Amino acid sequence: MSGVPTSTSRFDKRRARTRAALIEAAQGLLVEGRLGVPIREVTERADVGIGTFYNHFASKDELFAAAIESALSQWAESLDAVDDGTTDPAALFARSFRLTGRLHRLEPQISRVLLSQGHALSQSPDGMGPRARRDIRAAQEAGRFLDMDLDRAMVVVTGAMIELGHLLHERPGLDEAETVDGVTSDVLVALGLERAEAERLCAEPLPSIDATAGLG
Amino acid sequence: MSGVPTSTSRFDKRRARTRAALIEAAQGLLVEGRLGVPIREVTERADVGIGTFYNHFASKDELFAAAIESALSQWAESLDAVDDGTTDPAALFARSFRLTGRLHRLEPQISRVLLSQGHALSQSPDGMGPRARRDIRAAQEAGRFLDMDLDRAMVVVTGAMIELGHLLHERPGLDEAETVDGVTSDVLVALGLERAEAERLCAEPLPSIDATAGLG
DNA sequence: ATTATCTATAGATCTATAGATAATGC
DNA sequence: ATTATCTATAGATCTATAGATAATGC
Repeated sequence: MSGVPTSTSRFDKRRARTRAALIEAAQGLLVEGRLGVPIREVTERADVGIGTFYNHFASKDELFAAAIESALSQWAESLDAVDDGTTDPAALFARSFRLTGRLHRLEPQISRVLLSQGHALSQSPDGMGPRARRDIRAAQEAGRFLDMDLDRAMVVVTGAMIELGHLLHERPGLDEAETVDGVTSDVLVALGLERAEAERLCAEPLPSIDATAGLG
Repeated sequence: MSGVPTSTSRFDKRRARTRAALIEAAQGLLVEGRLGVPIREVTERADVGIGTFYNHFASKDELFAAAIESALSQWAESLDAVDDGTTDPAALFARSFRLTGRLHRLEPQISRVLLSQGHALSQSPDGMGPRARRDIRAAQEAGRFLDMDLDRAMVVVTGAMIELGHLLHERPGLDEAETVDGVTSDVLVALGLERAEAERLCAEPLPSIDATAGLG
């Protein structure tokens, strides 16, 4: 009677907790670039016995792959919290880029894991790539962006997003809003908007993202 | 009497050859992302005995560091072959970016090593970073580029260069000149040039770079 | 009774060196 | 005679598992 019986048993929850601890440890090691550590070090960091590792993963490679996978889907989850009824596709793209840029400091570990993979962030079907492509194409068709090759457009868009992340991590003193919005407006101009129009879009109010709901 | 005695003895040359073979093997492994391989595999790839490894490097980490270092300085060497008397700093920047972009396919192994380090390409004092900063600042002072924060400018510049490299490697069918020059003009526009002016600069003739002189 | 985790360790692998061999210098 | 390289391997480390213990389910 006390609610629906939790479909995940306590066993499942314990298992999930352990798995999450291993993945989090792996993410930390990815961020530090220490992929060569023995499995024992991963398990110590996760505070589980070494034998437990093999209950969850068959090898170190498999764990690291899961750690990246997990970062990607957490990132995508945060992004999904951001779909409202904007109709101008240029404005929609601008808003997504500005919000994505703000995720670097909001979710530093996830951001750093993805940045450590460099390019992977944009390549995955779960990353920002597909969304951005869709919005850019729409803006081009609406005559808002210059009608250039999509791959070429993505070079500037994803390159800027990745380097923006590095910059925000390297210079904690830097003003986040100013930096993200400045870079966004540079990207919009590269895509074909007039500078004044780009800056107008980047000055619009943003919905807040406390979208850590559902994460770790 | 047959010329100046070569200051590098045959010993030195043999040593250098072996070291170069080890570094090249390491670069190949970096490109493949296989940093975890045993030293034995590196030496087999370089076709030297395993004991020889320790004549040159104290550890795998030291070798990989040298491999990256080497890629960086080969890259810088290629870039240095490109200094003529252009006076317009915007034109100078445009030309450097276009030439640097063409290096990805001209020196694919070096390019891939640096891309595998992601961000390192731009951060090193030998990379394209310092040059680009100098040229951009000059163009800003000459009123050719928008007077924006240098770090912000570099986000778009280095981000685009890195993603451009990935794109050129991933899509061998893509037309190199068209892609590089297109991205360059997007970057110039982001930095503050008018689109027409940017395209004009990117249509100017380029000196060829057979600058592999001194490499490999 | 079942499932997850832990501890302990056999066997596999890897590192780093010692001692032998090959190449160059004088 | 000197220097670089090679082959062989002792000792250190790591992986992956077996068997014991702890937590949950019924």
